[in-house]
Amino acid sequence: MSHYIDVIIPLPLERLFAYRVTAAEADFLEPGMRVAVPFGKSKIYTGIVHHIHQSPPLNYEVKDIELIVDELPTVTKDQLKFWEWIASYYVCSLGQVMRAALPKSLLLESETIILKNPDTEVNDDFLDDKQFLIMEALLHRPALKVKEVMDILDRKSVLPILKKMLEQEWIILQEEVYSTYKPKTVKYIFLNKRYKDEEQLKNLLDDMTRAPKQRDTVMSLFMLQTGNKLVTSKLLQDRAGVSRAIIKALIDKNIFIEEEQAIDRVLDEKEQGSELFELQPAQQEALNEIREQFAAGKTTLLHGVTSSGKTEIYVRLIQEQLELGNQVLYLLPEIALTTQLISRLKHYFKHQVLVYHSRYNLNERLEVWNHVIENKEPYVIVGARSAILLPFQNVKLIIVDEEHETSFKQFDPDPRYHARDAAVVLGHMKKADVLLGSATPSLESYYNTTLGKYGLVELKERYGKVLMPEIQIIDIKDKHKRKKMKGHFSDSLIEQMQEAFKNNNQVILFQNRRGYAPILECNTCGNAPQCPNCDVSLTFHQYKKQLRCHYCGYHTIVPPECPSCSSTSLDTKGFGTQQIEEEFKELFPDLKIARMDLDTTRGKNSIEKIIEQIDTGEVHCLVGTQMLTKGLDFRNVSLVGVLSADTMLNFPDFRAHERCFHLLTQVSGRAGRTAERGKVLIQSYNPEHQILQQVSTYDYGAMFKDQLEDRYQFKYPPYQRLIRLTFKNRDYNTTLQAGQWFVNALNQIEHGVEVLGPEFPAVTRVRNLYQVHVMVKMGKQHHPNTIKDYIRKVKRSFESIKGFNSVRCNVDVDCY
DNA sequence: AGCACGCCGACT
DNA sequence: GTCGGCGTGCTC
Repeated sequence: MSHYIDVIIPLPLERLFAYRVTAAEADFLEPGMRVAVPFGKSKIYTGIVHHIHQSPPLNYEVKDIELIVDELPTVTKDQLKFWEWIASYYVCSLGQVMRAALPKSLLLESETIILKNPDTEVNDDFLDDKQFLIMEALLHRPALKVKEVMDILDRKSVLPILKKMLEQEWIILQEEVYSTYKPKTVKYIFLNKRYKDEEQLKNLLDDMTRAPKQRDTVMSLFMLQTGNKLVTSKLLQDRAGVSRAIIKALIDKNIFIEEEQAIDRVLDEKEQGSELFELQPAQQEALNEIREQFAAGKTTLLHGVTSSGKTEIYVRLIQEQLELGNQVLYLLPEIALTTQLISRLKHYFKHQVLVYHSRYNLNERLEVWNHVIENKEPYVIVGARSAILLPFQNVKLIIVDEEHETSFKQFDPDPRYHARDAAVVLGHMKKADVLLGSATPSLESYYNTTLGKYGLVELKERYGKVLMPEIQIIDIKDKHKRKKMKGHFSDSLIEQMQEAFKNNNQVILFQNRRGYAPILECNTCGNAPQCPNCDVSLTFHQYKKQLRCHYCGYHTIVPPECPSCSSTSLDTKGFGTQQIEEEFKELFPDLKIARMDLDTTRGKNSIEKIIEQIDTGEVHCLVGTQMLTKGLDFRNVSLVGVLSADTMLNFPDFRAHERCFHLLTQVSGRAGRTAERGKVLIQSYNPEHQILQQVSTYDYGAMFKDQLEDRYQFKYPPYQRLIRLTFKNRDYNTTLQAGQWFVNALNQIEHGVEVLGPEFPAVTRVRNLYQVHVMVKMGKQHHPNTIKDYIRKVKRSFESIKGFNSVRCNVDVDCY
């Protein structure tokens, strides 16, 4: 009886792939273990064992596996079930889920390397020029990668040449499978054991009078090592004020011993957690209600106004679970994962906090993965979207904070999953309580509470009963008429800012950059420089005097004259955070302003630096984009100014109004978080707009009701499900035809399901690819699985049409 | 997604 | 003739 395994390959392929294994291997293997398997002509991939069976495949030759990578499964059985749910719900392959879930360092991939054949004496006379160059390179180096051969020969097709050389047996090829994981090590310095003896040490120090620095260094180490503390070379250098050379000399003299030890980057401190703060009555009540909802088995939405102390409630719930020995997952949007929050959690839970984060490097991610699966201690895993894909063991609580944030939805590579929705499903699978938290819940979640599907707990007052900031809407149409604007600042805003600064308070200015970054425009012909790869105008960046494309990263210097009419009169239109920064400097030349947007927060610790500048009062004003809205906690900010609410309102998207409400409410929440009541000024050309009115009166209920009516009217979520298909191709017509073909094919879908399009999105061309959208809308009476299966089927036939071979088709379920 | 294979036009 | 372009089909 032969044994086989079906394997998940990390590629966008629908099917599993079967391999032959020996009886012993079949006995050893378990689902979730990694195996290295040959795939295609020459590649080796890491696959995950899906299941083990005995039915021989019928229509093809089965290959043997290359090797078993794991001793124990890397992926749990529950995870495999969860992967299957994601793949099926979001219409993608298991392989793509695998790609998204596994830290890169667990995915071994092979690379062809070229070695000199040791058994052959090569006579140079038989070699042509190219072959000679390769052989010569192999004299200097043990092995070459294919890419390196390309560089040496300065040409792309090298494989035919290598093939010939292989036939001549001059070289051999090898598939090298490499693992990128290396434990990080630290060098510790010890005093040679023989100086443990006091007499010996005294003699040593006496002998060293002619090397005072070395003597000091020995003394320093002696001091540092009290209590068997480990001392790194770096620490010793700092403490003794000496260079590495001194330490090196002492090591050479065998007075110091240097030892390398692997350190765990994730867990360092192992102290006891601190006492928790006492909850305020309102918080305590909310906590009790949450417990009741959980007891009834319900996913629960915690709707707590900004600064109401939701985190403290989370901390209580987390602590409970950790004490029971369970795991907790705490999901946050990427930008809210600040040092501020993490250190707060570490303050309570110390080493039991694991952070999973795209800004963490590969090895740190791997370590978190291993800690979670080994489950030696109860952990709270704090992470962004992809943390939902970790190998949880006994996770019993999942918190999704800022659940309204759209960044929980993965967008570009498949799987296009929504971490909040996936969390609810995972909660069901794992029998874990799920808590969604927000000051401005998404319509979807709030709607679910009205249906009784989710429990609802509300927290209506701020921590310490601080009043909600007073929100005032400023009519800038009127201000313009009365000439009361200085640049983008109204007189009211300037007055309030002066007031705030006079009282030693700080100010936050909010400018949503979206569609508002300045562009360069010719005053003569109105032409604005366009990106050569995308259908968008280039935006002007003061800093570096560049024109940049926000879609593909293309950049160029500012042209001295208009490229279309050669006029030299070029002007910037629109405004972004940079321009606000400039105008501020003119209005308040004595004060310091900091800017927080994608451009200033690229570096690893740049956000932290900006936060610190605010905390220390070094900076008086902070201007920024949406980034500002996420969980930043500044004590001293009394005023928030929104320079223009209009672009947000006018955004052509069915969620625009909802998002505008979220954004304005959240940014308002940054004002007056301590005793004094904060103030918010929102400038707009449409001061009467209902959303602005609802923001200014904190009327979530009215917003919810209005928006829900619109959604019903126009057949949008939460009443209808949306699936968006995107087609991309280099050719305009092919793209459009592909979309049309798909719409026609989908027309035989169930009665009552709408298929809309093909339609060009606002930006038609990105990175030289045209794109069209096709939207599928279905009511709650339709079974989504049937519809998705149908879409899958149509997609398969679409992909086998020759003319559309180069058209990429993406499916986005519950698109945003 | 890769990647080989194959057919075709453009050059040393 | 050879190189490199791209269209096509396959991966257990």
